[in-house]
Amino acid sequence: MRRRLPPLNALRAFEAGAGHLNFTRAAEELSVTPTAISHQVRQLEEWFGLPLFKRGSRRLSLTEAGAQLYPVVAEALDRIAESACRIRGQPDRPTLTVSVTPTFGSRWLAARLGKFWIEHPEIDLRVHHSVHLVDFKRDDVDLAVRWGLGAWPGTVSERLMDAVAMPLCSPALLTGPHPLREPVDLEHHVLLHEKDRQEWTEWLIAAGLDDAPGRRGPVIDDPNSLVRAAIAGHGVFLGSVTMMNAELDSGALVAPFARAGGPEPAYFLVRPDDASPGRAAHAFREFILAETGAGE
DNA sequence: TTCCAGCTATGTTATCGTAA
DNA sequence: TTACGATAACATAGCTGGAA
Repeated sequence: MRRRLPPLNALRAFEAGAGHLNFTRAAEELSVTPTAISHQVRQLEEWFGLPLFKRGSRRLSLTEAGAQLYPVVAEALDRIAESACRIRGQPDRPTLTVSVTPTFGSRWLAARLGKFWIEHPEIDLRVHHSVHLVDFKRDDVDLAVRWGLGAWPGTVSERLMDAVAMPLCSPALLTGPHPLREPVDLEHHVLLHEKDRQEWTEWLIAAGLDDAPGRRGPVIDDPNSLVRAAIAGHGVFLGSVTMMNAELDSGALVAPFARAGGPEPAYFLVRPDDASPGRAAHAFREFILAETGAGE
């Protein structure tokens, strides 16, 4: 039976436009001008006899029909691309770059990545460690996991898990000449800092203490080294109970103080608010929401 | 089978309107 | 002022069909 298909070039332009929700960036992706995208999309809308995009001022969004069409077209084009690469003998796996905080990456994600690889062997996953905010336009990053309150402009944040930072240390520091009983006792102990993190400053101020320069301790890049230093009794670090539950359960680490009040930070899955996630990003989102229980 | 004129699809630049 | 999409006019490559 002869297929009644919409113009395929127009579908390609629509898919790029819907993916970016921006004709200019869609045009960059396809190496044409925005006008060409506009022409193609208009042609497709005429073929369907209804609009696929809502044209707002400086902002595009999909109509119901467009939202219905997009995942189908995106998957079809992905499958064509994969098949074409296989036929040409050039397996082209979709690449997904995820930026995570070092603690989240080493303490939580690393132990679960194997499951993702088994479920999605077709995805070439790259994990970068950073605590800095991601510029999705500039950095080559599809998704990020960040610690904080989740209010980052230009992004969509989905809460993954609570991660209130508390002072954690070896139980050995609860005894000795300067036992850790109250926050003020911290002045007799070394504060271990994670690179590029300011949590100690915020925590000390919230606890009504000075963040005196003399209180600053060593800055350690690797979160695992930081934890080992604390377990060895070399100082106190700020860590989330969620990330350290194994050490807390085993008694290697203890939380000497009750949690202070104030905002409750968490880990968030972050993506740009001006683009729909691709198939690989969608798969990772489903995976991480399921693993953290955030999707339930 | 090849050549060629006309048609069509697809793209460009220039320009305009709109709103942040 | 800037960013973005729409429109008009035009250019070009490829397709189609008829003639040799």
